[in-house]
Amino acid sequence: MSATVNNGEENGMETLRERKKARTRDALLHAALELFTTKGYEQTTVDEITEAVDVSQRTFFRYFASKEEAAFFVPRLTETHFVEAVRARPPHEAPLEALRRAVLESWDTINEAIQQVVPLDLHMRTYRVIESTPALLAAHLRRSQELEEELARIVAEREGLDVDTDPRPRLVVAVFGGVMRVVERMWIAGDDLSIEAMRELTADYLDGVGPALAGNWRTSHTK
Amino acid sequence: MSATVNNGEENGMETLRERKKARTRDALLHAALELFTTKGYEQTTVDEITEAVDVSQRTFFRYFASKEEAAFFVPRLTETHFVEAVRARPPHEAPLEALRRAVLESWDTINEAIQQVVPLDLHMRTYRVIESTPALLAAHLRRSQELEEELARIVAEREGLDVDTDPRPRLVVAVFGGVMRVVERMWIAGDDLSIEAMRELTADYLDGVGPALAGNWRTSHTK
DNA sequence: TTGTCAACTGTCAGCGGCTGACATTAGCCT
DNA sequence: AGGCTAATGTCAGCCGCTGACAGTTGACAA
Repeated sequence: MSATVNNGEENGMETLRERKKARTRDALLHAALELFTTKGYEQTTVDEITEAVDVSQRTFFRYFASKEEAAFFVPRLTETHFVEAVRARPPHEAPLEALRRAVLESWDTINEAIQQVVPLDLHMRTYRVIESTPALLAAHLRRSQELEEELARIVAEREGLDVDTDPRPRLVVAVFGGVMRVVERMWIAGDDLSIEAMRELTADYLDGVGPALAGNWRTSHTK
Repeated sequence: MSATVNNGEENGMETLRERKKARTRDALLHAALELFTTKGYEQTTVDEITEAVDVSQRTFFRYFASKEEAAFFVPRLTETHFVEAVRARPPHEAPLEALRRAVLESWDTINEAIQQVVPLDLHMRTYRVIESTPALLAAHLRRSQELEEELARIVAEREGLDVDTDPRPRLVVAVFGGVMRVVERMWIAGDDLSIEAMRELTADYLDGVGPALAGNWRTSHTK
């Protein structure tokens, strides 16, 4: 009844225990990402991470189910934002358009959320590690597929369809996902890592799908 | 000079050593797949595989770089066939059409090739294991992406383009890959595992992409 | 304040995938 | 037959990860 309950997650300070917990988790996360980005993911042992934070190895695995999970901690945050953005789209928009607007608009919110956990710069470098480390890339792609399944269901519901009867929801989402992966790849490979660059690439490529599928490439040149 | 050289791979019998080698590799492969499909991939230890064949654990890792590689041995074979089929397409076909015809036509050859290594039934069951085992699914998706990169280069060359300047090769291939993954998923989930079912699904879905992207779903119903 | 309870952490032992180094066996070739 | 080399076995060890148990420390009530 009194105001001392507070076992939720709203207040910024909470109890000492929870603050401590958050601090070790942050320390572990930072140490992990820093090591991943400097000496490489595979080359970094969990022991090294825990030594840097001065906790036991066992503690690491109580905060992160695996070494992998540490690498994907931030990306996990962004997913939620994107999915929410899709859900928030007005129902009258066509599926592909809803997806398109959702990505384009959600990035600002996402970056904001990221910075509250990890310096943006560190996150970018981590992303590069993910794309260049086979094991992490694989995990990333699998997660993408899970996300696509979720999106397909959302789209199906928007249109009042059954995902398992009508293939169209899964198809749009698959195409969308495919394009976004190309965007990611090119964006990471390029040198302009700004949001604007990303946004431009996204718009360009999504617009480019139609023409690219048409096949009369010899007659129309995109750029 | 004499006819006894034969250190290549043409003749069916070759030397005793090589026959033995092939036999152990086959034995390991079969034992592995059989165990994967019966008790699950994660639940199968490499020791169990080697015990079934009565070789040392070390020997397994000399034939397969990892437990994973054993699971993907057959799929690797099929990839080559598909890529070759794409390469063999006449240059006048539009990219997407070339890809489409390549898949549709290559399956027969592929299945033939598979049966020379593993009973087709075992392969099918293995495929189900791959799709339902997170670690394997992840690896499968990563390999798919690598394949897409290769295909993009082939397409680019066909059209006389530079992959890193013009995004269209990567885009078509990404879309194609996305659709094929949906096909795989639905095919495996269904109960008709025949080639014909697969072929029909592929044709249907590839045709469905255009309409699905359009977005006026309420007015046109596919099935 | 103090004592009790629960949460957090450390320690230890062990499994499974995987590797390098070295010894042993067995097919090949003269 | 005997030397050479490829194939295999053996052994020790790293690393990711887990269960079990014990110790410590914050939370909360009496």
